[in-house]
Amino acid sequence: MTVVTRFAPSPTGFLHIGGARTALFNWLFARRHGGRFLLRIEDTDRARSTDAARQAILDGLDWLGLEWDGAPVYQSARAERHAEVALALLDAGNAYRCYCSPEELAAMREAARKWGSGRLYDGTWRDRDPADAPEGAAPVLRLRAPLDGESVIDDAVQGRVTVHNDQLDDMVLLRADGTPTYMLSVVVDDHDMDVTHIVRGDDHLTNAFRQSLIYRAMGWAVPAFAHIPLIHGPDGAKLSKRHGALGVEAYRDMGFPAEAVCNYLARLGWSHGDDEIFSMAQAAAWFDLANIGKSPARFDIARLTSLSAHYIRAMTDDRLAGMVEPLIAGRLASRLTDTQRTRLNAGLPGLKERAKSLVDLADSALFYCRSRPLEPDAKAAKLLDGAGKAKLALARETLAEVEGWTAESTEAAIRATADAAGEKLGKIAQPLRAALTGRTVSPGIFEVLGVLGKSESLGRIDDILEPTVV
RNA sequence: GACCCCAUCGUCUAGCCAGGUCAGGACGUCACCCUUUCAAGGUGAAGACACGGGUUCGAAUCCCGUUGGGGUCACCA
Repeated sequence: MTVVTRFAPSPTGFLHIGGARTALFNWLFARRHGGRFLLRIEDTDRARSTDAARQAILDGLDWLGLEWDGAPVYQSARAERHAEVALALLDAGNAYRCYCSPEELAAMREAARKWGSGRLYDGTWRDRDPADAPEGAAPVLRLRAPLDGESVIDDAVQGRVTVHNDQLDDMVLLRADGTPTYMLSVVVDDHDMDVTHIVRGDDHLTNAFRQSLIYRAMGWAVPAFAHIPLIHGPDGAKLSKRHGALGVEAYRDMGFPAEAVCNYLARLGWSHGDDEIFSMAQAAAWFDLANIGKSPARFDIARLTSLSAHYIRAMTDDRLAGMVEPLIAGRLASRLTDTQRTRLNAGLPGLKERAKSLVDLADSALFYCRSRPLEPDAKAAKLLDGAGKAKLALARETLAEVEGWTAESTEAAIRATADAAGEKLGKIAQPLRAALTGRTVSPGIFEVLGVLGKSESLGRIDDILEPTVV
């Protein structure tokens, strides 16, 4: 049997982080078993579905690298098939028409709550003669659910969960206007798409019981369920769209590499022993439903950040350059010149060691691309007081003499000068850093010297020593 | 309210199913080392089995209860 999983978002908003993890788990499970991972857009709620949201979801999956197999299935296009199944259920006596008005239904719910009953619909029309139907009332179609006994689901994550059938009422299959309800659509689509494993948030756990009733009424094989715990916010409350959950694109915009987000998400609720950092290819080789935890996890941005820093450090300079260049161009409000690009590429090794995110990296790389004269920030300016300038002048004298300008040669020269002057290296290095970068924090100063080159370096120093009044 | 689920360091978790570990790791925090700044790296520290009963020679592991948290209760998905 080929494993088939699916991710079935409704396009009513961006792909939020919880949905992304659900998609990831489905993807991982399918890959692990050499199966298929399908995408179904549940757009039957025409009023709330938007094309922008649909696109955001596709883009989000794409960014994360979660490729789905085949074309996405649009649930709205399958309404006829859903109705066909509902009618088959009716013919077989497993469904019936219900003519209750919304008012009657509301009254039933109120009564059920009052009595603490789980059965919200009392079955008024279950065995009533349709001839009794009120004039002109359009009926809904309801499933004839079992009255007693219990339903059991052997969930791959939650274990065996049992619910008494008296908790499950006769759910609506077809609305009065003939359109299918979600409960029916999901079952029909999952069946028709040959889905073997349904991996989704555990907010669907109770739905699974209702859905299993439909499968059984149709005589279809019930797929395996795996209801994964939801992700909570840092405060322990449910992380939802209205509760501070962000779309994956928000994390992309914060400068987190996709592989960091995937790694983080994979590790949230799932584990493979003590392994913390691994590629999705590795995860796909390891992935197992049994190792998904049953308790909800909190979203921890510090941990994501740490993974982000790791992946940025590990990235090749070429790839990294391609990712930060647009960010730097945005800050400069212009495309990079060849010189700027050359400096950026040469400076990347030292830069990426220190960056927490791509945004961070772009900010810290900016000084390589700025044109003279630089404007030192407040802390840097402080280092460039009278004493600082004296040290800077000393450094300039030394550097002007350096032949064969490299990080190594400039370091040797400055160290020798510092020794000769009886100064600690830091006393000279900090003003130098302030002059060359406009900051107090940067990659190693000799590396900066090497990347900038002799004339740019001396020029930046001169800008401080002999400011030209414009 | 009814039904269902969950419970190990601040956070993510290993260990639980097949009782015996100084309850392990990672992130974060703190200290020290390295050091031209900041990171990275290295070393070390603090830090948890929610509570109460059982069962057992022995319980984080099995059972019951309590408390706490979460989810679901539509002609939404």
